[in-house]
Amino acid sequence: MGITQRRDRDRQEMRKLIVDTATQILVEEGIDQVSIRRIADRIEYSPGTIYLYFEDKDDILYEAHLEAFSAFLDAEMTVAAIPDPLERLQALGRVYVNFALSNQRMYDLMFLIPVPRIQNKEKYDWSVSIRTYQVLRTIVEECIAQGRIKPNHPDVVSMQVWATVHGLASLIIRQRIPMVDKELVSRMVDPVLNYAFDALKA
Amino acid sequence: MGITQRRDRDRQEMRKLIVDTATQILVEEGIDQVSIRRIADRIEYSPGTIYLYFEDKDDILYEAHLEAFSAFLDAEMTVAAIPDPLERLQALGRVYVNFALSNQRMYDLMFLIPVPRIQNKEKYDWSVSIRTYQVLRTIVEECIAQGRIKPNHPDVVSMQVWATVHGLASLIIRQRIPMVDKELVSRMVDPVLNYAFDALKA
Amino acid sequence: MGITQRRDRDRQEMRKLIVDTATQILVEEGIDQVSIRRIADRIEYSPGTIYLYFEDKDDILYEAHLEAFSAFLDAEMTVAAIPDPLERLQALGRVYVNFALSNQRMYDLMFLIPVPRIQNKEKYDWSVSIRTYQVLRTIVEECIAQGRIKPNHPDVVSMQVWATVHGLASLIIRQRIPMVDKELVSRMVDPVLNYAFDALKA
Amino acid sequence: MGITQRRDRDRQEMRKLIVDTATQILVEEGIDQVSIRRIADRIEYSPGTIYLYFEDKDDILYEAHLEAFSAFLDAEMTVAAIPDPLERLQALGRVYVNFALSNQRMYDLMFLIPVPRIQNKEKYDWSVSIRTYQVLRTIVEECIAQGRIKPNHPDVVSMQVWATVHGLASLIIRQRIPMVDKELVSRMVDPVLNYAFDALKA
DNA sequence: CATGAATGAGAGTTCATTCAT
DNA sequence: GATGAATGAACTCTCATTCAT
Repeated sequence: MGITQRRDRDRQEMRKLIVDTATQILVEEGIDQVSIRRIADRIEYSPGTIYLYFEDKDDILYEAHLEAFSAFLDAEMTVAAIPDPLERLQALGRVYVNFALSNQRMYDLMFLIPVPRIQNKEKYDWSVSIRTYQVLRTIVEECIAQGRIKPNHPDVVSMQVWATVHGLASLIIRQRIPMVDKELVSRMVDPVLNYAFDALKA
Repeated sequence: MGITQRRDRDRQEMRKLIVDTATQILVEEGIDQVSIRRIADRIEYSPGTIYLYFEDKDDILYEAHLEAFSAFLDAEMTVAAIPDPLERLQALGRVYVNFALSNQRMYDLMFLIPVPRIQNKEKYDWSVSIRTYQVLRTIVEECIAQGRIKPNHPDVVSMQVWATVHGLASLIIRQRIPMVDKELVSRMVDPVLNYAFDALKA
Repeated sequence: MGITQRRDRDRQEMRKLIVDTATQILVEEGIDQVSIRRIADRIEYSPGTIYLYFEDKDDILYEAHLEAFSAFLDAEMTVAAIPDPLERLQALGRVYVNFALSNQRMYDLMFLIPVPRIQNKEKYDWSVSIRTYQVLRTIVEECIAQGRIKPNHPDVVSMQVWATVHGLASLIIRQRIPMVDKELVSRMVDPVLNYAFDALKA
Repeated sequence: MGITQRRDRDRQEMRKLIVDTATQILVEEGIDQVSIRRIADRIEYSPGTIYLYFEDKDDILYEAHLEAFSAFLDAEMTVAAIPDPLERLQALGRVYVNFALSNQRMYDLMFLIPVPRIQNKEKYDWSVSIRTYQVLRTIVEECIAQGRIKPNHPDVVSMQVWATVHGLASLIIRQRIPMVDKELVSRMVDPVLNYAFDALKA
């Protein structure tokens, strides 16, 4: 391995350390608590050092949000083995909501706050996001192909499914459902998903 | 009109001025730009004056968020005249998404950021929120009663509908849909809503 | 009673209300919490009204501090009945320390913070302060006259006694005694006083 | 000298500069005038810089109060050479009062205001305070051992002495002695101390 | 590569006091 | 006599970012 390569590897490791630390703080204390200084403190480097690896704070959050998507992709994969596409679709829905509710601050970063770095269109990389979406879309296509759900353009169906699960999860996370009893809310999740998926059946 | 009444009215007007200004800044520049000082600057009062009318910043945002709900309630009412409950339900869905997309930063305040003042449970008033939800729920009940949609507990159905429209709107507002072409995204709204509501039909 | 007199009486009542309220806040929450606004809030008048009765905040604290002295004078009087002057002197010392420790925030106002209004020499009235001191001095004189304590100029002796009790009380109130165990400190009070008074005996 | 050491030294110098400046303002204008901004202004740094060296304002005052104790300890040491313990004790008393009256605002910080940082018990360091007290206590012990003063528990005697000198000094500093003539007050100091120490003699 | 000192701008909040009504 | 709206000047503290070393 040449010098350049080692440098590259070291650089990547440091970037990862920074991003992971940011994610850690995020998960433990919420996104408001993520600051350059706190990251620097935790990894025992100086704030200035951070800027040798990232252009700005937004960049770090961007990377963290990519990582989160990656973890989410793993979660999505757990349904791959289910043979029946409709069952797989339903399972994906449950996995989605479950991931969101179990990792609320991560989901916050992924879907609830304004996308980091979205302004710089030339720098924003949609590919992870697309891949995530493709998992859903592929299953939907299969369902349609096998006539298991009401037919339509696969993007339309995928969007509908996605909207439902994201909507459900985000209303819960952001505490917008006007039901005093918190437990009642969480007991609604399954029935709502069931109803939603039943409705899709051909 | 007595002195007390005039004072009361003046006070209410000032409160409204503050809240409206906060909303204005919010709409024009996003919620991050709303600060006590900027509000004070705009209305040409000193920062201290704000505190004569509101306990703290959170209180202002809370009020602004109530106002937004009120405007939203008005929007909801526009469907009241539609005789057929299923058509009314679909119309409500469209009104919902339309309101969200036309007033994105307002919707941000209403549904996407953490609720202002939610920590102070004793001070948070769910009533407006509940009323908004009731509009939906009532229509849903009627649809079920007339056998127009697949039957289930009205809260389950309402949540499903709400989740769908909120999910759709919020994914768009937060620019999470991985389709480069923005126009394409907005052209998806109607098909997705149509598909979603068709699926509900009994 | 003529109009002028009633006005005067009303005025005095209002002044008393203000001062008493200030004292109340002081005793309950410490001197830092005494603010014009909080006084006004408690008595349900507007801040402006306070200024009809007092020139400024300092004036209120000044009055409150006079009142405190008056209460203290009452406490001093409880020893008047003791026939033996030396015993009376010792009793006065105990009453002093006891008053200070039982009314710490009041004592704060009376002796630990800079005197309110002391800058305006022409307005500061020493008379209450002098009267308080005279109680001590008179007893001291009697002790000297009867040859019960080591003789000296009565002001010298009085100052020595006063310094001791004030010093003891204020070191305790301000938590300057470097003994970890708080209880130990309070158990020192009596022995120290005993030792001090024993030393004075002729 | 290595880099780390120089950095450490620089850091200490800056801390000292801040503390000294705080003390300066304190001495010149009183403790109320000490604010982060004023310190920053004087040393021509931005307010934020202060926070690179101290956690908060309380920390600065705490440090300043330690420094004051240190200076006071030096003053105490000037009596060490006096061979006779009783004379040494009397000299210490005079040094104490003299220090207090010559450095009134410093003494304010050391003994008259609420102790900085006392709430954070785990962070408050009593050691300087204890050392100061030990100087007194050691002399007292010697006096007792040699039968020069009336015997008692050394802490009781030390507290009595301390209370007397602190009481005297603080009544003068806080202008509580109701004698119009200021000079008269200062002419009382020596007689009172003499009387107090004479009384202690065995 | 890394430092860490420093900045400048800004945040929310509190206060004693004034004054037109 | 009383109001209470308003001020202006403070306050402590936090942050992302820069840059000479």
